[in-house]
Amino acid sequence: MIKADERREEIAEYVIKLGQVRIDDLVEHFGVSRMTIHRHIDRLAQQGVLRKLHGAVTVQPSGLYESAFRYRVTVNRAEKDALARAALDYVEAGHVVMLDDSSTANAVVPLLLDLKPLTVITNSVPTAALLTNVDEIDFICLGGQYHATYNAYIGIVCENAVAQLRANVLICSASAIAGTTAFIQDQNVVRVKQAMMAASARRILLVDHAKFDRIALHAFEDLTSFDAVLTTEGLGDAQVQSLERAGVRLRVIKTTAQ
Amino acid sequence: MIKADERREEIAEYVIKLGQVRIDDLVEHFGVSRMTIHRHIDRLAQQGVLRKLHGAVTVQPSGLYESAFRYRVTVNRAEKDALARAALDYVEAGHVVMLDDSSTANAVVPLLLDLKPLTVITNSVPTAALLTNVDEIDFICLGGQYHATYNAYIGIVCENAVAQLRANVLICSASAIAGTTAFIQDQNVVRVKQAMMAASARRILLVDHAKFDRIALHAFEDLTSFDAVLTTEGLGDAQVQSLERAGVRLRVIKTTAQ
DNA sequence: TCGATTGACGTTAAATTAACATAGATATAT
DNA sequence: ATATATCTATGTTAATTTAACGTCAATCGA
Repeated sequence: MIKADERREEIAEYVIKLGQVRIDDLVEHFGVSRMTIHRHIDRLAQQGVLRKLHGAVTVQPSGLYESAFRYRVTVNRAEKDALARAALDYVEAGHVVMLDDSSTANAVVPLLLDLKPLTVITNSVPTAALLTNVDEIDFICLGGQYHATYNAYIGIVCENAVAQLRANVLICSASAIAGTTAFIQDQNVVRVKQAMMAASARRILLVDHAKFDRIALHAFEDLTSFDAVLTTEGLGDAQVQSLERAGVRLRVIKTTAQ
Repeated sequence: MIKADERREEIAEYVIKLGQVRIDDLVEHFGVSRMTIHRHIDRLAQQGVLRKLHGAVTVQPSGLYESAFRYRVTVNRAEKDALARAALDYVEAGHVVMLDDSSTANAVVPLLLDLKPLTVITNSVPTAALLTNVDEIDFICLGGQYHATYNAYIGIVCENAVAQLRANVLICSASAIAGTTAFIQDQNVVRVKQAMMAASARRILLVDHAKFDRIALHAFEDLTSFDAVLTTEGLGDAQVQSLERAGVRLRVIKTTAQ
């Protein structure tokens, strides 16, 4: 059986090559059921690679190459939890902790309860919701323009708010890693994260291994700017050594350890 | 023929009342075609009122209309509705509206739906929760230190965020009124509200009549600073005349039963 | 007043989805 | 090592949803 990921790659390339394809053509071309084609293109559409049209699919209107590279894999929960647990090594009771709008950073919040008292700063709405009823955690929300896509507050109001504050440690994530550069989809989010970097004494980046060797639209930071880059198992030895030679403080976290 | 808007209202109330309804039930209940029901609920779903489920619709969890409905069945409904509705006289489509952390200002939110598109700015957590699911309302949250007492963000971060923005109209409330002065309990809240005053072209104060002739710890503003002070019936004629002589633009809103 | 435009609605065929069932792969326990 | 459980991809089918088109009435502008 052909691996599903490969099938999705093939479908993506096929659609990107032709620009627009009818779903029946995909069914015939790949010799699988219509339902399976739907499931594949649904996922590709959710990843922003393709767009469904009712009977057909097209590439996203923002250019062929970009759409091809916007391919993102979904991260699983166990990996995120392992990363979050490892991130606690950089937090101490009494610290000021800054969290970005990533689901990875959000996973850290429940674990922070063991380190109270703390001050926590975030621009993430779900993270804020977790913090509004906790004793002994001083919570500062970063305001700004609400974006439903990220469920977070961003924009210049947010950047300026960050600039007024100083944190002991920043825990954040990125959309993609290529070489020694971390990437993010949205330039306004990049600005907020860069402001967070500038406002934090230590910076911890959490990225699962599937995000390596991919790019997003906007460069965010060089990996050497982080005091630690935590990732999950899955990188080749050569790549790990290459990153370490480049000065990246990389830590590979075992998912099974719990 | 029943007007389409009224039909949508009826559908919304029907679904809100029952929590979840099958589409076939709606078809039977309203005696129109399935396609028409779809078109109605599609629009309601786009407005963030309902959620489609494949064969059924539910109310949006924590949605705006749900609260609007709950709002209607409260005891003080008529009074509060009258105040909030009167406040709408100062808002136009396209305006930037600033709302403080008062429950009175929160009550205005459901009514703002008729004036979309709008930009709304607030530091109130419950108000923010109402605004995160609404299309065509550009929502800016004022961040700051979270205070459980007020369920809002305040402090210097909030004040500075306000100072970066400009609104067409501020709708706010106060804890108490004595003479021609509005009072608030907490000095940090006073600072935020004063910043809001400075950032808004027009200022509307909503205070029900029971707040008159009382004081709180900190003076907030003189009533003459507001472009309108809206209150409910209950002040003596002498008091109304005295306030007007002092230059207060007072409007006593009649609570019309409906 | 007339024609054009708009919005609401119905009908129908086609497309999509949810739900269930199956098989292979992978992990886990005994 | 074997059996059991879990997960993922897939197919099948029925129900649901959508797009497209046509009709009708209300509104608008010349």
